[in-house]
Amino acid sequence: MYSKELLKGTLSAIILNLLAENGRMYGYEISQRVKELSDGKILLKDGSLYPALQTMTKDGLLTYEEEFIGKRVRKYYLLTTKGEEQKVLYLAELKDFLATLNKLVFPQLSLA
Amino acid sequence: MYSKELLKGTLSAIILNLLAENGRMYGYEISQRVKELSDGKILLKDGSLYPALQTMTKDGLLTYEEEFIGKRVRKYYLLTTKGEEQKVLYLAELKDFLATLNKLVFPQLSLA
DNA sequence: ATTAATACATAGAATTACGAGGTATTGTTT
DNA sequence: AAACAATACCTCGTAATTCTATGTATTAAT
Repeated sequence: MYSKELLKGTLSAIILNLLAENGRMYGYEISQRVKELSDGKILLKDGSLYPALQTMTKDGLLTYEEEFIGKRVRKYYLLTTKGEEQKVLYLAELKDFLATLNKLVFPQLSLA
Repeated sequence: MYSKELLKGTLSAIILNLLAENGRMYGYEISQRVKELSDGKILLKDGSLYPALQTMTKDGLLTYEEEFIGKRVRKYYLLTTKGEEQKVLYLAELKDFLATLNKLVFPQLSLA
């Protein structure tokens, strides 16, 4: 598990990207998928994920559809048009930032 | 300039790495070097840099030597032994994190 | 002489993930 | 049947960290 500060500014990008690739997902599914894809190195906590989903929904980046699984209500989140646009911007910025950081801190690794 | 949250958790690593490569540097020099190496994309603000240098000094990662340039006092910072050890740890963690993030968000780019 | 650049510093604001706590259902094990 | 683990959602206050704004002072350039 990484120092939590490292994750700052990347959580939204991760969520936007996952939803863009998978169509729609519910909170718990997102956290499990991140855990799986990161080999257990990024563990999104409830206290981070659900507030983030709500904030992004409030900002118009996401919507959700409620479905009943047995007696349980499950919220499937999906990107809005605005969310798709933001995703492109966020990922571009993140990509550029990672490249810059690589250059700054690991110059010997930079592969063109 | 990136969304400021992205930098979180990376500032110490950047400072440790610069000092490791350049021996000793003073605050303003560090900010200029980061600006230069990042093509103006990462602009460390006074309000970020000086407190960070002080905190790292308090934590025993850095020491400094004061020199008089004319009437001005200039503080040259350098790594302590502990700072060098931390640098190795930080950079390893950062490198791993960047690799994980790349895999998560830019799977199509992952090169091995 | 005025301005820009150099060089340091601090206090409070803003952001954002986390910890701790809570509720409830479903599946598994003893 | 009971107990536990896993699933699934939520909220509130805290912690950590960078930034904004502000300040001081010297030196170089026009």
